[in-house]
Amino acid sequence: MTRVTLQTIADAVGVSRMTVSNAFSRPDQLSADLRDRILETAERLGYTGPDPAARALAKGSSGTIGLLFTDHLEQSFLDEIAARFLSAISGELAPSGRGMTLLSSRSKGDLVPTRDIPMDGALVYNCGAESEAVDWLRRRKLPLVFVDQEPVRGYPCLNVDDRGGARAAAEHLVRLGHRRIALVTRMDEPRVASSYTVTSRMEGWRAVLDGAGLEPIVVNATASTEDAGHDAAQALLDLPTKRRPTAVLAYSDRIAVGVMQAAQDRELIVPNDLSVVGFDDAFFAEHTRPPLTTVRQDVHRKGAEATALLMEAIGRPGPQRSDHRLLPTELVVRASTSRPGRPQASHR
Amino acid sequence: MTRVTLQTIADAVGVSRMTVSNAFSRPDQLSADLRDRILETAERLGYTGPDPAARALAKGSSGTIGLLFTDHLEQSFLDEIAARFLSAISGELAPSGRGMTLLSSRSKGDLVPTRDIPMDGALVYNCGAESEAVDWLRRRKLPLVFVDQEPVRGYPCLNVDDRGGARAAAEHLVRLGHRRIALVTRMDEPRVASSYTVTSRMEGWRAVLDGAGLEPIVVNATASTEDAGHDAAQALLDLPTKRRPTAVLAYSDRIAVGVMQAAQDRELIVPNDLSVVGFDDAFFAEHTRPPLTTVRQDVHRKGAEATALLMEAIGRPGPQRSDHRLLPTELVVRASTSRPGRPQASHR
DNA sequence: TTCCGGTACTGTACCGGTACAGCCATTCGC
DNA sequence: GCGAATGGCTGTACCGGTACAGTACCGGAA
Repeated sequence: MTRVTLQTIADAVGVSRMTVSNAFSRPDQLSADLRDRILETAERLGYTGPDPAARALAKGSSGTIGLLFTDHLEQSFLDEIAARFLSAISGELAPSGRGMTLLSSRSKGDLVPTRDIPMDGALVYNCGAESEAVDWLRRRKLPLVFVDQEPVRGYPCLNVDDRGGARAAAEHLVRLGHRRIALVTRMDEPRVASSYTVTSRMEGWRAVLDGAGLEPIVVNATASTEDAGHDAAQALLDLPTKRRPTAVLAYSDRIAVGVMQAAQDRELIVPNDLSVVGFDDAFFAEHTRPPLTTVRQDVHRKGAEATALLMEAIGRPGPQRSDHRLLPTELVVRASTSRPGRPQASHR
Repeated sequence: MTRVTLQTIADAVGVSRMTVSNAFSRPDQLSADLRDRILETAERLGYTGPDPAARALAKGSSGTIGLLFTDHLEQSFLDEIAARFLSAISGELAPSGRGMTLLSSRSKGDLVPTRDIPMDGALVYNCGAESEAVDWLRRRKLPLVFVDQEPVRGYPCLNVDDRGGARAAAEHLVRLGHRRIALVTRMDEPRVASSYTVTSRMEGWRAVLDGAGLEPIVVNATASTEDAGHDAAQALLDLPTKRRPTAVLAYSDRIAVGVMQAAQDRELIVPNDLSVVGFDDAFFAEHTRPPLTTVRQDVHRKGAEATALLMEAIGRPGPQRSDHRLLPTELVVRASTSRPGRPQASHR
């Protein structure tokens, strides 16, 4: 039993293959009567409709967009911010019926996702611009949109104003009167070049602190997790009281939570003994104890706009238009920051 | 400027198109010397390698697997259990270099993902077996694996022993001496048929309670969230003390947390005034106050095994082998359950 | 010398569709 | 009543690869 194709149906109905194709893909090209007969025959013969792979080749479009996340993709699902980004993309994409194909950048076999998987374009999120995976995408001349990473000439790029948000966070602390401020940044390994996001936030913080003539204490968290934040905080809390920072700017909310816990483990009161600022405004940030002061980014909008940019790039022929967009951030002041020093009453 | 294809390279080097194809896909079929020349020429002419779409058609394989989640896909990313499942899949898939294409079941346009997107097989998670989307996949005769839903004859299916876990949870409460037990189930809308998971858990609970001659109070949460759990608990907590349940079996950990909060809002002590059992053993379950007694499922294993089953089905020709696997669940007793009634000392 | 096996490459026939130009018969405008 | 527009269907030429069955040549064993 050979496979059922357009031709099978065409023969059965006694029309040309092209007419059957039209019955499925361009109903207006034939009479309703004939179309019904064709569809009915197709149904009877167990034909599912045009083969997607063949159609992709002939039309030059596969109906999917690729998503490249450098960070072990595996982890992205477990990271609230990445997950919200994915969620927004899927929401934006759903109406169009396109699929989203997640690409892993490290492939052990001979299949290289970014080179070998059919797609109409791709979103590159938080990857090194020079990674091999990205390079394949570029060489394929696919429409691309870069998100949360070093902008790439010739492509639409979408960034969050991490720098501005970090500045606002730092200014908030300085204005409260803090002088010994610590920065908890985030690097997997000391040697590796930091991600654009990490660098941007760092730059924002430093710009303000430098301006105020303050030299921050910098420590590193090896991951964006509570545990890593907790660990990183030890070095700060071990300092003699006089040199111990009175405030901490953390790369992420999860790290910030870890820092708060570390302080609380030592019977320190947040914010009086230690003010803590996070980043991202994760869902849990308003439910921590105390509720976390943080920098909000609109992750949903980031996903939706990135997707829209990509869809537009896919729709438009010719060279990509390379506009760089910057989404705003906003400082959200909650209860994890205050002026330094214990007030009269202390209530945990 | 026309596109660079295999033929372009073939002409430039002066060999047949087939030889160029082999240079890329089957290095052992030609001399190393010629291969180098071909690759070099390809590089020079800006040829990226075989076109994925064309290759997919010719080889009958696109290098991706589909993932169908009925629940608004958009939400799945934000649900820890679904996200962990996705994470496990991506981890299992990464070495092979395959992509995972997320399909949304509701498509407004003329593109129907499950019908029109190329893929080599699909994982169907928590969908109604009779949904239209699933139907397309079946008609395409794709290798499929069904996870966390009503097993489908003729396909490999993977389920978690929700029923057994629910039984264990209920037994735990009965053994502690609870007699007035409430069930918090989960349905979006009253009319809609419940998901298989919802039904299974419910059946497990009831089996035990029926056996013990207990008639549970049943309430519904409209989502698997803290807020929905909080809301659902009101009906229970509004009951006069003598009829108020002393224990609650919740569909999920998030719902359980909402229930605990509702109780605590009323100055009730968990577990003494109200014992609460969740389901899934989400990461946060051990950090709630009090730490949550729950039923653990191995989400990572679920994802890994489902993926392995699918890969195997894709590799094997012929009819699918339809084995149904059941992954174990395990009751994890923490501090949110105790015998009913206040003990001597009460410490929140 | 003949035969055999292996290596290196080629030619043809697909894979299963879609685009587009063309053909024929109506129908419409004037 | 005639040219032009329209509707409905067909034929051919791709889309860009891969599979498989050759062919040609070469070295070594019988």
